[in-house]
Amino acid sequence: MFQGASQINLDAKGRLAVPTRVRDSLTQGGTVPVVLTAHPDKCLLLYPAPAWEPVRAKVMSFPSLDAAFNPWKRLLVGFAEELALDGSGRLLVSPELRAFAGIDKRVMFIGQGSYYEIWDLERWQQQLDRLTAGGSPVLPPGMENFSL
Amino acid sequence: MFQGASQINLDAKGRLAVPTRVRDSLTQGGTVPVVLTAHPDKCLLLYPAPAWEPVRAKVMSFPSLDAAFNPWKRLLVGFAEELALDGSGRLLVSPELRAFAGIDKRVMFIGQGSYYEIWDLERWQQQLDRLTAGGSPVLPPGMENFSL
DNA sequence: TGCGGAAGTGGGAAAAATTGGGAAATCCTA
DNA sequence: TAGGATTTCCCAATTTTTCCCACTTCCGCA
Repeated sequence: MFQGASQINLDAKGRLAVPTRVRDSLTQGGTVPVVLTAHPDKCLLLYPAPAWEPVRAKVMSFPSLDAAFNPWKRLLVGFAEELALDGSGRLLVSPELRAFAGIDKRVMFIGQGSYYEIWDLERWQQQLDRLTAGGSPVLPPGMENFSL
Repeated sequence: MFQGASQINLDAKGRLAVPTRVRDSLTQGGTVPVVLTAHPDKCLLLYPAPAWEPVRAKVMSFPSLDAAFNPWKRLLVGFAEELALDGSGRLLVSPELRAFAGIDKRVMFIGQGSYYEIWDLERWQQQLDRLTAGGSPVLPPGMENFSL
């Protein structure tokens, strides 16, 4: 169960130094590869490879001649790449994924249960502002009765 | 199982340098030819030849007196060409397929499970914007309860 | 407060991959 | 049949990628 936020940096070669605590929780000691893919909100998703499999299988099972599903497949499967961390625990993020998420240097790492989200820092703050600005945020249907 | 996105270029002779990782996954070490054909979304599809066969057979089995099938047949079978990669792992894309997909120079390679999609870069980004623009993307029926 | 260890950061060298060009072979036309 | 043009194949240089090593910084502990 992943949670917590960390602000980290990409180096000049596009390498992302995954914080040690996150690293251990993701790879179970370096034995498991990870999968990085794209999310419609313009952030990246990071899964342990075994946890990604069922998601991919589900996406691939959508009927491929139904045009409404294709964009989702193209996003989720089309951007997915299986990666291994280098000797220093860094993740080499491809130029395509960096461009998609608008990531250049400063990045936010957000635990989200079964995966981590990776945001460009600026975009992350904008997204936060949208929720925290305005007196009371709009609750989506089904959340009206939710209490903290 | 193909996945991942790569941005590559056509050279002046219309040759497409297939990225090494993609190449290996497609041709299993250069022994297998590939099939390139057209998709209604104005992109190209790239199959390992053995994987294309059952698809072609299925398309050809559509009743030819049903007018609704004919456009599909014309597109999928009519544009299909079996190709081999040259010594440097490049694919010579015919002028017809290039014209169909609006490909001139910059191209996106998208893994989609059993095949790759090849997009003109601009068209790819437009298609992507349609999903990522606007606050929340519309979920097609059957996908409402999908969670990542 | 100093020491030891671990983690993060940067750089460099070797290997691999992409790109471009050129020569040979083939096809088409006159 | 000869010339020209096009295609195909192959080679080589540059660029990119990958892997590894070393330095610095931060933190914990004594």
